[in-house]
Amino acid sequence: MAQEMPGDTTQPPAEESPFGQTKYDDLWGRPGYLVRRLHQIHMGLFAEACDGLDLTAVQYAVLSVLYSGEAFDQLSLSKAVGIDRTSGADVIKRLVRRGLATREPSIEDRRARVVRITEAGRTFVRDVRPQMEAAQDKLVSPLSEEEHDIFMQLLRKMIEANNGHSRAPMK
Amino acid sequence: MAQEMPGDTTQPPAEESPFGQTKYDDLWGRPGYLVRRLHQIHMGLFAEACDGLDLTAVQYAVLSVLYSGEAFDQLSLSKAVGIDRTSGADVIKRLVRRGLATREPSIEDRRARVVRITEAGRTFVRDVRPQMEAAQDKLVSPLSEEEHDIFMQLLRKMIEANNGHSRAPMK
DNA sequence: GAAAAATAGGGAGCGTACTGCATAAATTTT
DNA sequence: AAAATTTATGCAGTACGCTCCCTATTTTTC
Repeated sequence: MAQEMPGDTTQPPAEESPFGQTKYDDLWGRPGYLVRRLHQIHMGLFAEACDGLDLTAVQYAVLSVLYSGEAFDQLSLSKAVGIDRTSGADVIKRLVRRGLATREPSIEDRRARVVRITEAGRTFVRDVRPQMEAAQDKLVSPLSEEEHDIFMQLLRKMIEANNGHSRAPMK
Repeated sequence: MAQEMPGDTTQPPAEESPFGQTKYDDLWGRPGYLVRRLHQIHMGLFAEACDGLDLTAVQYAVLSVLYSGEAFDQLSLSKAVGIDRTSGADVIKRLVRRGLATREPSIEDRRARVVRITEAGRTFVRDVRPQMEAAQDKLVSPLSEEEHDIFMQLLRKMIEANNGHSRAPMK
């Protein structure tokens, strides 16, 4: 539970830095590092909110995409959620195991497996939605409404511009 | 790509959202979701920049903390980098295996293992630093300098406020 | 000083995110 | 129509982030 604050002995004084310059010397000055930390925090918040439900944010995202009832092959589903195809297959496997989704061979394309949400899955999504929202709310709770909007805007700007550099680009 | 399955008439087209409201309906409206995507993108950018070096952002973060030469026990080191103790032990194990760090039993506390960077590790940090910076730069390249500052400020605000939630709490 | 609590670490195991290689089925080219 | 290419998936393996359970040491408390 113990957490570290910025200046917390983690970083050496300036002269110890690899090049003696200022940019990105401190972990807390590295955007990628802070994004990783915030991602971990969100996962923690989500797990906390869904205490005992044994559900992850990614699993909920997959179920969210499936919620409409539309059928997806595994690759399209993974892309829609923005995860790697192999990760997606794993997530789907777990959802199927819990009876929240089905995965059956496609009739039109014999390579593909068709994934659909079950009624139990739809019910589950509805039941858990408040917890998902609580985790989101808590994550951004330190921000004003205006800051929240700016934050989302900046996130989207970075994601859209760099979309191709992730193994799992969206759409 | 998403297949239109013929017998797919089980779900009503309109009002597919669990509660029919607007907040967080779309994946792109969920901050936690976007943060996960951006995290993935940064990992991809980092791997791209460090092509062939077989180095991850987390490994570089650990080496960054060790760079000053200060000795850390595994738990302190993990906390300084903001990762779980078991994850930290794994990362350290890999760094030791590559000769970038050492891990020896502590003399003062026989429970602890003392981790230090090696000279090879320090050299490696210096050599790879430009690639790390390139990944950071590319991640935030869509932002103006002002937006960059705002983004970092908002990230830090959220992280500091939610600091205790990065791991599931002990019950 | 002995018992109780806290701390550092190991090991097993799960979930996500990826790389590589392989295979089968579909599509495109020739 | 045959060959080449693309596509959808699977499996094995790596990395990280976590949980739970366990042992071995401090450190605290009585």
